[in-house]
Amino acid sequence: MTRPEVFSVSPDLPAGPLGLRERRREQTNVEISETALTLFEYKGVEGTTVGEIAQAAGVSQRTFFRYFATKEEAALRDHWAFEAVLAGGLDQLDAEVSPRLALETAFAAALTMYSDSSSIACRRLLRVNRLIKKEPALRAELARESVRRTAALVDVVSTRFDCADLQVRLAVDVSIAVLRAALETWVDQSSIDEAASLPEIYSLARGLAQA
Amino acid sequence: MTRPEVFSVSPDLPAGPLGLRERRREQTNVEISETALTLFEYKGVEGTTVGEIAQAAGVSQRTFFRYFATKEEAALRDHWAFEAVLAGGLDQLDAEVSPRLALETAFAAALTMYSDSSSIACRRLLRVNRLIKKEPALRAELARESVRRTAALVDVVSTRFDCADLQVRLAVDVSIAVLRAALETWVDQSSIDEAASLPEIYSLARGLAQA
DNA sequence: AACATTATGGCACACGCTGCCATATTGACA
DNA sequence: TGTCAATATGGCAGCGTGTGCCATAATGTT
Repeated sequence: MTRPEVFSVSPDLPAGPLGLRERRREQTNVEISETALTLFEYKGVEGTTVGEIAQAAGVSQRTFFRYFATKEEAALRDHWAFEAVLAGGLDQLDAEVSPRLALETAFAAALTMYSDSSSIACRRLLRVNRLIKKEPALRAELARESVRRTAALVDVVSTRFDCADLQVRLAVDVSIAVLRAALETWVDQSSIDEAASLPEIYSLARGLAQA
Repeated sequence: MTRPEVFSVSPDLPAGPLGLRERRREQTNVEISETALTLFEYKGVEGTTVGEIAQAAGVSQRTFFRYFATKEEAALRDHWAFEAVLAGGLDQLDAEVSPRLALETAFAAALTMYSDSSSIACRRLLRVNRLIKKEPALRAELARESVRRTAALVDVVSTRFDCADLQVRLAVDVSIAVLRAALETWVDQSSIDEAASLPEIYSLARGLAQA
């Protein structure tokens, strides 16, 4: 296990937002995730065992499960980051417009983080979503958590807008559907060397969904 | 031996649409499914082992897995029936209107099969979806198959409508989202003794989704 | 340097799921 | 009706996932 000592400047002070321990833990998390993603791309999710991932990442199988509850989750790391970015812009929902418009506007704003198609974030998101597209196991794992995520979204929107429960649910579900359609199209239209613009596709999708 | 084929073509066979064997097989399928559903309602999915379901249904564990690939699938039987009903009306999609309108109209037409809230079909659908709501494992299993289902829908719509790929995807994803929001609201609004009207809620949802 | 906290690894175990084989049941046909 | 082939079932061994428990090593604090 190689350790890039980028930030090993102040060993005596926990001045940073994260201690040495937590940084190291985060690093291990990334390494396992990267290893899992690569193996999944190469041999498929079903064809890859946790033991293989653990060994390739240089940890024991027992340790693997201390970082990720399932092998699928190990691959979804960057997708969760993506969803976290989207959820981050939810504090400033515009209460003057319809819930759906407010949600879509917030999503569009958050998506600017992914304007640069050649950025690391974009490339990783692309890899993960390519896998998600062809791996039912990953979709299943995604759906398992989506309950909580969607429920949280419904809660947030409910407290900010005075609408019927059905309308809130519709706004959330439809907004997510539009986003997912855009994401899938983005994956399809992106080749290895050239990625399309996710914000643009999303904008296009919003327009088409209106009609 | 063979997987439960819904449309089993039995060429030059006895008068009955199904042979004795297949009828018995179907019966066993129903019994296991009912047993699983009941146990899941009582002890939760995680808290129920396949061995328990099998024993309660009067078959061996090995036989259970000849009927259902996973224990979750055993509970989803009636939900698949519901989706089959929805898919049944897809042959007559109105090509004169937008894909989404055509899909929603077809769904609305198919939903008339579930107008009678006290029917067996409705009660079973209600039980299953109540479970789906609180069981991430069932949502995950649902999502695992939804890939295939959605892809098939996209295919059907694509061949009938001359639209951009993105628009087809949007029509499918949004239509399903509206349907699911209606389904969830239906579950929430239905008590044990009194069930709301699913077609009405869906109609309401379509209206709200327009705005 | 001594201590408390935390990370790691190994082991055993329950459970989900599959392949293989042996047996029993069923349907078809002479 | 009796025989034979097809199919359904059950038991068993085995692999993989995931968890609890405990011993040990690494780390941060005083």
